[in-house]
Amino acid sequence: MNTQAGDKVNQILDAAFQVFGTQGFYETKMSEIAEQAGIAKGTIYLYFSSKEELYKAMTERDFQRYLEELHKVVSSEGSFEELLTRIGRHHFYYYLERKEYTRVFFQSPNNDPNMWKMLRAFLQEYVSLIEQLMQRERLQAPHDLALVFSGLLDSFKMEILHSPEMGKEQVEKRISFLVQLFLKGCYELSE
Amino acid sequence: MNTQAGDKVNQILDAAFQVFGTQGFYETKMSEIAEQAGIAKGTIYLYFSSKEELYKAMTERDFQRYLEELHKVVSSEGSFEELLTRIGRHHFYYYLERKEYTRVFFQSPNNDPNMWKMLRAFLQEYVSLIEQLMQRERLQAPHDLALVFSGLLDSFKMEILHSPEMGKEQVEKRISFLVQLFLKGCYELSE
Amino acid sequence: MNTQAGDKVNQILDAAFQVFGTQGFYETKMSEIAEQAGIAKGTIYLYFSSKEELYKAMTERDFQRYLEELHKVVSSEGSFEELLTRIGRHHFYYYLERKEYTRVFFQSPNNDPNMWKMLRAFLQEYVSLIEQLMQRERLQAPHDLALVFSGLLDSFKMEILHSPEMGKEQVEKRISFLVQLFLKGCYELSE
Amino acid sequence: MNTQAGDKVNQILDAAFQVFGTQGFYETKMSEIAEQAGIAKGTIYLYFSSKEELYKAMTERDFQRYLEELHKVVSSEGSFEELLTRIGRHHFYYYLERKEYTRVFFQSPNNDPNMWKMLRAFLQEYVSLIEQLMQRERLQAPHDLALVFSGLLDSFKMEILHSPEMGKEQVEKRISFLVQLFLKGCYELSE
DNA sequence: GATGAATGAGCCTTCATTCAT
DNA sequence: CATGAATGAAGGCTCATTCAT
Repeated sequence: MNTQAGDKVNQILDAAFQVFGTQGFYETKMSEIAEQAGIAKGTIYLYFSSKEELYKAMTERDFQRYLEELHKVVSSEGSFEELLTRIGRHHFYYYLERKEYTRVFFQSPNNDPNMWKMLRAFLQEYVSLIEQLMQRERLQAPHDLALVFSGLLDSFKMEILHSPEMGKEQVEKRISFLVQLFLKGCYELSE
Repeated sequence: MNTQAGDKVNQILDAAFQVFGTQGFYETKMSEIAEQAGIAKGTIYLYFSSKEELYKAMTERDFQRYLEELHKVVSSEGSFEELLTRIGRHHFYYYLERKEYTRVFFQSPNNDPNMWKMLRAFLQEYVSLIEQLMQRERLQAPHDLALVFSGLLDSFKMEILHSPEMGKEQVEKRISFLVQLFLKGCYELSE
Repeated sequence: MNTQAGDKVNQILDAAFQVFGTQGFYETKMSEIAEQAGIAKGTIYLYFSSKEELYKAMTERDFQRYLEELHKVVSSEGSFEELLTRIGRHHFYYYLERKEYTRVFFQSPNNDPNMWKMLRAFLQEYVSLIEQLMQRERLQAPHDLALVFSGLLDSFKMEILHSPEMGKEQVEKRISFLVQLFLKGCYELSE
Repeated sequence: MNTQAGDKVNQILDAAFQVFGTQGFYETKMSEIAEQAGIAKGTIYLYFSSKEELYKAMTERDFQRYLEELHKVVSSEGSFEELLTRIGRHHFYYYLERKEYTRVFFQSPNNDPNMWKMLRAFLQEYVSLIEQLMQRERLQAPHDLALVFSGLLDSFKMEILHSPEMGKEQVEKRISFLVQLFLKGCYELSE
């Protein structure tokens, strides 16, 4: 793929991210994406064979970026607690950037098996990265802990639904809270 | 609403639960629900003004039941650990019963504000119930802990996606794991 | 199929015959057929699953009628020459009634195998009917003669293309001419 | 038109013949023709103003070649019977070479009047050539006989639809059969 | 109240044609 | 001359909703 074609592809994916992200798969019209991308409807089909395919590609790119950043975080220097905090920060800002998108995180086309395959692959890699961290800390049941920690992080989703506006300070407090809980359990928390 | 009308309403809601639950909002046709309910398409509109309305009513009833059961659990006798375990069990089996539904948990009609209002109300009440439990245990930051605990429970969703088949034994182990982590943090776990 | 449904089906088939007949399969829009039938676009799909299906059904009904009439003709009393004449008349008026339709006689959807199967079945039955006549006359190679005679009749198609307007008298002359040729060959014709 | 341009034109017409011939006018995409011709889509439009125009040009060239060969046949030495046989052979092999094309012989764009004008002109010339032959034999009603003979030849189309595979021997038998019938009528045939 | 035939707005996708390079 | 990326009009089909019976 040469530069121009790549540019167009990304231009479309950016538009798709915007529109799918705010409206969800089903409420999005291809014409809206085209308009957002500043191109004609038909042009999308030069690069993506269908609406489903476009959605999948868009999500895939997004997940890929998420994983790349997560990878950097996990590989960075720091204590266990610091790393957990960074992961939390990463996760939170990911949701925050996608505010509306968050709502429809799981609102993908139901019946596209490719979509599900891709989603599974993402989750696997995602959990695996966090698992590595647990292993380095020589914790027991690192896989389970990875799952649980990602569950904890996902509680952000609920919080964003509750109170969409959060200051930087508050965010840091939430993250610290989660990490402390994860490390010491509920009794040893001092807010 | 007389008894008969109530019956019909529930009959429709049952069908809606089945079909919406397995196919998601957008992939479900009103005719499928009618067929599942054993009535004619038009009849649905005697009781619900639109597809969105029906979805909302169906979800509302489902959430109501969830809350009722959760209420019983929270009000039941037992140690803090036991109660947390029961809540976990309740949550897990809720997801399990809805297996496919899990997939589309958030796949509600995007643009219906009533839907979002209702969802917010549910979450509020849901968290509030767990918060009470935390308060009774005289924990600090009970609201935050409630949020976090519900986040932990939601990690089941991810596990069901990973490995759809889980025996009773495994389930109990998972729940115990979550509760222990919540109580003592990651270092004091022994699997 | 009750009376009403049958009526609607025929109403649609009539409209389809008109529009497909004059415009051909590809140039016809479903909306035109709906308009011609005085119903809504969607209604057609209650009775026919697709444009191809409708075309096939329309053609099938038309062929069926053709065969029924041909059957009557072949079964009627009269000398061999008289019967051939009647068949010719039948064939000619069939084309004439379909003037425009004639143009597109073979303009069916190319890639629908059902369509081709149906067409083959029609041709087989059609030739078979004429073959019976040849057998009754104890002619040699009745099947081949049937094929050839139908080829002769089809030369009407070409004539209609040449001179679309033909009086009754002229028609009778053409038919007589064809039959005489078939009976005696080209040398014994006296126009 | 210089040699190179002529080459390109013929290159496109050859491709058009292939693709239109097997798929029919409506099912053919300009891009397929371009691909078959080994050129870019846009290039076609340097030589032909539209799909219809290209189809017409392709058909015209094809018909022209048909007429040229037919002319040679009609002008060749031989008895009347021999000439009829050669015409039959020519006609049959024309169809056979176009096997699939046969299917769509009349599947030209419906609403292009130029197309119809051209087709009429072809038929006229075609019949006229055969008519000359009839005149040379001093037959009565040479024009009508020409029409009828061409109708007879067209019965090949039906036979190819019935049994697509025909050996050389069978072909000769069919042709002989047709010619004999034309010469002597149905009673004097011996197969 | 119940029905289900009828409606028609709406959207994905195709593909002939154009035009900047 | 040649290219092929871009265009956008057009149409088949779906399905939530209505309403005469």
